[in-house]
Amino acid sequence: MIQINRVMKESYQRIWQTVQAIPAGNVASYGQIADLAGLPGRARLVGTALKNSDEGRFQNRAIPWHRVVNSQGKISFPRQSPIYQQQVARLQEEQVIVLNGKVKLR
DNA sequence: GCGTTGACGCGGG
DNA sequence: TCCCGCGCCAACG
Repeated sequence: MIQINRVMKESYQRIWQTVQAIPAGNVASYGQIADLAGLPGRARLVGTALKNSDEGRFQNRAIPWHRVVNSQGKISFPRQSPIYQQQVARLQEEQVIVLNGKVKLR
């Protein structure tokens, strides 16, 4: 984790909880998460919060970060990166179709 | 304190 | 579709 003030920690917690609420097999955009977390226009903060989550968990519960993509439905990681491959693999396990780094809508 | 980065989003060209 | 620029703003050096 990192050093952050109380206000920021609360924002992070709301973001983590919101992400945890995304059902398996579904995806949401950073902007949507920000809105739902009561932080409109703060999409970047969602990415920061996920990056700074404690080992991908919050309150001893896993945060399904792989279900978060950008507003274009695309994965926000370089194609070659291991993390990118990880996200695609996890999504496919949930029957989510990913083509050329982009999630297929149903 | 200050400049740079970045798991973003949106409008333009 | 790709590439910019701009707004946004916490984290980091």
